[in-house]
Amino acid sequence: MAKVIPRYKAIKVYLEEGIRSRQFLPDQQVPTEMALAERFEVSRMTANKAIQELVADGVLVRHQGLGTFVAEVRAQSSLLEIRNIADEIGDRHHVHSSELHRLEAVEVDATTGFRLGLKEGMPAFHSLIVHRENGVPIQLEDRYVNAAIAPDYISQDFNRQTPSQYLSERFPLSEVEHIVEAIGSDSQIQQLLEIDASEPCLQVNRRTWSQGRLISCARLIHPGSRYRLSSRSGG
Amino acid sequence: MAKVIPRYKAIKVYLEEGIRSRQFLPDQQVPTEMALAERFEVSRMTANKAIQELVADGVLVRHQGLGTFVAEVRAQSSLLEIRNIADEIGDRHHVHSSELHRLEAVEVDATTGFRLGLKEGMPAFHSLIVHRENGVPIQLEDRYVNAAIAPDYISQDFNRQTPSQYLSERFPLSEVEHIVEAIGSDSQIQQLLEIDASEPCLQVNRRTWSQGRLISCARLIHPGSRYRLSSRSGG
DNA sequence: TGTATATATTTGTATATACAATTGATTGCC
DNA sequence: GGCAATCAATTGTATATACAAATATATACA
Repeated sequence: MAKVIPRYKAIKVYLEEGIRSRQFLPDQQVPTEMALAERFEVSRMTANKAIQELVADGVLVRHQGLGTFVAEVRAQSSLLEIRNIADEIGDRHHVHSSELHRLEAVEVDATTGFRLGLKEGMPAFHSLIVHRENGVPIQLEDRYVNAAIAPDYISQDFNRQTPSQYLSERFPLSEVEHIVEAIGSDSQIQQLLEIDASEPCLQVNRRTWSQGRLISCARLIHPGSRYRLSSRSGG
Repeated sequence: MAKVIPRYKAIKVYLEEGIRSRQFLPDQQVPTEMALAERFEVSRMTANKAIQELVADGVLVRHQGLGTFVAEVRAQSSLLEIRNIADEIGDRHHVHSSELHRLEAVEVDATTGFRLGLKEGMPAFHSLIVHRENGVPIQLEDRYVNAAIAPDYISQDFNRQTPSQYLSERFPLSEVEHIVEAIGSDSQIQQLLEIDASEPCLQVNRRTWSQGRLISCARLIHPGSRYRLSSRSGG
């Protein structure tokens, strides 16, 4: 049952192993396409394919006329994925529920307007929703939406579908900004999330764009004791 | 000076535009390699190259025998990069400084041992460093290192080089785990970071592996008012 | 009816080739 | 020495071709 692996993959493995084992060091040149082609007895295009895939992965960098080099190490960095809360809870096979506390048309103040890319006094929609995981409050979603772009937002039933789901269906996501910080809480947050004043909160500020237009900005506030962002990214 | 763009790139743009403008919807099939080759009057391999790059970017998915399809939208998710603090400060053209408060050999307790993958009582090194940006405390680095793997750790001069830099040079990073949460602070944290008791903190738990071995685990604690994680990922 | 079998379509892999573009090194000239 | 032209090495782009592998559909058969 030994499956034959494609020849270009053998070359990929060779290069990856060489990098992993520090035989090829960062910024150092790896064998040229021709050298690999000869060593593995393949055509230059096959060696090219192996290299191109590693370039796409950010493992190698190439300079025309110079050669192919091991990409610099990205120090000790990794990527944290921030996800939709309902999907996240669903993936844990837990029960997601939500309460709509507010859904209203407003005129934005200077601060919110700035965040939404609107002038003060322009119309927006505001929603305030508490998301629960197995009945426990886990996220307070405080969202503003550009009313000119999403006029139907105010007439949605957000007990059926989360704002996040509604927006991503209608406005294909082209760009997202996230800012994560630790904050304290005011009495409204404490009441809605059922926490006491001493509990720090994790706040994710999320702004979403679709086709170049700023659609929405949301403050997603989580009780520090009940929510963490985690990631494990292997190499 | 109008630069000629490669033909395969024209095909990429065509497909990307079609997806952006919702002419090609998620899960829907896009033209086959042959169809694209005929429409753009190029060889099949050139169309293939355009498609392969979009597959590498996660924009398209392919199934042999079936066709090429627009990848599902990745809901409202994005990736946050967590970086080395010294590099981060350097990139902002600010001044990084650090104070070593502790560097000692210890026998791990049950909790730390569990996190480091060691049995209780086994040897580890412990370091405690405050990192400052332009003189202001911005990170408390509380790190444990597997002594069996990095026996030289204890004899390093961490005023010259951060533990992060030392470790990443000697142990090429193969895997990183991050857990981000909001926490309160105890009196030691308050004193070292020069904050008061009411200030919430952002804690990043980082564990690093090299060639399958767990090298180190660190608690990186930041004052909530002085530090945030941010990302803006375009599509 | 249900089950093999063949067939058409499409992507996957691989080759051999050609010429362009970029870069660094060398050479020749003043 | 300084400068321009040339050259060699290497990657970038593109073609035409071939056969393999996977999939869905159509066909033949029991």
